[in-house]
Amino acid sequence: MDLLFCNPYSSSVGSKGINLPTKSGGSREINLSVDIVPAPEGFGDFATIIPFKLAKILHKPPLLIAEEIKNKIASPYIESVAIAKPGYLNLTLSLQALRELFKELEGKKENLLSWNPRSFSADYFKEPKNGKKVQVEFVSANPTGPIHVGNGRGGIIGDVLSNVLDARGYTVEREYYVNDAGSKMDLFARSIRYYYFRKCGVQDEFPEEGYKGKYIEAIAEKIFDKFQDSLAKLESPDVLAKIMQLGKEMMIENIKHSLEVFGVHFDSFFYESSLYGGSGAINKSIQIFKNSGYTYEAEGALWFRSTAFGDDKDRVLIRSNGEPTYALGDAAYHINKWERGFSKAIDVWGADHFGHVVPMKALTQGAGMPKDFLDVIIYQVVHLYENGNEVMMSKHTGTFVTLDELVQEVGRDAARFFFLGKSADTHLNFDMNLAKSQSMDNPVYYVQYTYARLTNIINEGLLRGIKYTGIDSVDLSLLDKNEEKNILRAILYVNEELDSISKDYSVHMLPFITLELSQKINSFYQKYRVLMADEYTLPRLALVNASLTTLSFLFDLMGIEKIEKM
RNA sequence: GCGCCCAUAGCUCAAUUGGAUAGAGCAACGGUCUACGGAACCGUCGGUUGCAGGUUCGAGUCCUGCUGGGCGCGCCA
Repeated sequence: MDLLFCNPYSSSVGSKGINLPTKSGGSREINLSVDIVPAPEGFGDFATIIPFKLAKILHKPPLLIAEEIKNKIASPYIESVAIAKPGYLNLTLSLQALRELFKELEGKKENLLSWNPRSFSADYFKEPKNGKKVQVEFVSANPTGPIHVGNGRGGIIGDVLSNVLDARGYTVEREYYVNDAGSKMDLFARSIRYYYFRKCGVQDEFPEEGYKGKYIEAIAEKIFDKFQDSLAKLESPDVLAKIMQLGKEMMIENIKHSLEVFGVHFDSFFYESSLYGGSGAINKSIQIFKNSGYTYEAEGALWFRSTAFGDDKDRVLIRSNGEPTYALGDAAYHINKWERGFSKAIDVWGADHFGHVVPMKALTQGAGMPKDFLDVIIYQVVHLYENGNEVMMSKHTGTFVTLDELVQEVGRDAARFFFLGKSADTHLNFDMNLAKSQSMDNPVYYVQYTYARLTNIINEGLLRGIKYTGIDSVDLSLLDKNEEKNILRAILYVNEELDSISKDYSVHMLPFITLELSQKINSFYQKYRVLMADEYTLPRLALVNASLTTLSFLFDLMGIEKIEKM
């Protein structure tokens, strides 16, 4: 049992099998998660509700179990254990525990010899590579137009989740699936062709449901500038193919640029079109599904029996006209992911793709992948408001706000922080006026300001020639103020939060814990001085370094800029 | 019609997956600087967690039924 608390910092404390005495006198192994949460003010550093969980299994009152556990806890890292009604266990960490925290944050000793105070290492928050390959696929907007704010939300979720998984030891690949095949691309090309032909003086019919945005005209003009009317002379199918190719290239270039400006990076772009033709991926998938026994032919089409996996209807793989469906293409794509050796694929989709989740999960299972191979994060719609009215967004009507426009108006950091701070499954109301106002109320300025303050202490300390030679020579018992302990608790809690994010993908918690840490730092800052050249100087410098390292790490995860002078 | 998501302080959002007195920011009101950055800090005000039942030591969280908003329900992507 004492093993349980032997390293309160290690994320592995999250769940362990433990031996419990039973009424009959024997013992049995029970595996349950040990939730360690920050205790409320005045209840120690951490709390656990494990007595309640055990009470159900052992049929004994929680208070009694808490007592038994308390007597068995013997760890140099635990200063004291208190029991609170009706059965909480409240743990207070020892100075030795704090010392080890600082030691881990200091990292390599030689870093400190030259007294570069920012040599504290964020490695404390990172886990060694666990050998698992995970793929996160996000944005994946059709290259039929610039990406809009909704894509931006998906972008930030995928980007930051990838960062967190990477820090937790996974090998992460960030991928953009380019839907450059199918009827939408055709529609896109015909919309451009209409404007191109018009430039050439050729009468064409605007396609029904075609794309009407100004960017379509702009693409047509660029094509005209480059080729004059030479394309109008080609045979019709060739013209369309050429226009589609040119339009696609321009659009992808545009999208890549927007994402770069937004600070969202990808390791690879996977083209849907590569599944067709030479690669044979489509044919191979058809064979896999046929061999699986989950297909049948009806009404001239090939069907997949997705109802066998909880879908409410079966899905067509090959249309009666012989063309593969989008679902088949996406299935082939996920088979490709599986073959690339990922242990998990995480897809980040907008709510408009919600209907595709169950069929897609069915398809992966039908193709022989484990049920938990694919996780889909659905994020809800982003609504933009300007002057109290909702800004309607539609690629087809061309009335939409692009991500570029938003970033230009409110800044990259603010846009990222705003998108990130709300859980994926609730709607996001984005007030353009508020965001545009560059108001100082914006929480992103608050956390950046906190960061700047801390670096200023370090710099000032350097100017004053204050020497810090490592935690071993520091009396940590002097960090006894509530404000200081609150900071330490917030730092310690980061790892627990990262674990929970890597399990349930709740990236929206990052801005919250960053804000919380910042508030605690500012409370401390306001009340106590660091550079007074007294016995508190070194312990507090250690605390400042630890705080700065933690903030810096969180900023990196969220892709927020670290500013030393604002 | 069916399926899923959402509803929490005046506003924007949390609540560590069933745990302690439901918390932050903004707004409002009142305080705090001879100091390492006042873009700060401290305090006050603010709640029948949409409504009605149920489950248990314990419910914002789970189950049932409502109300309101959103998304989805193609041989579109």
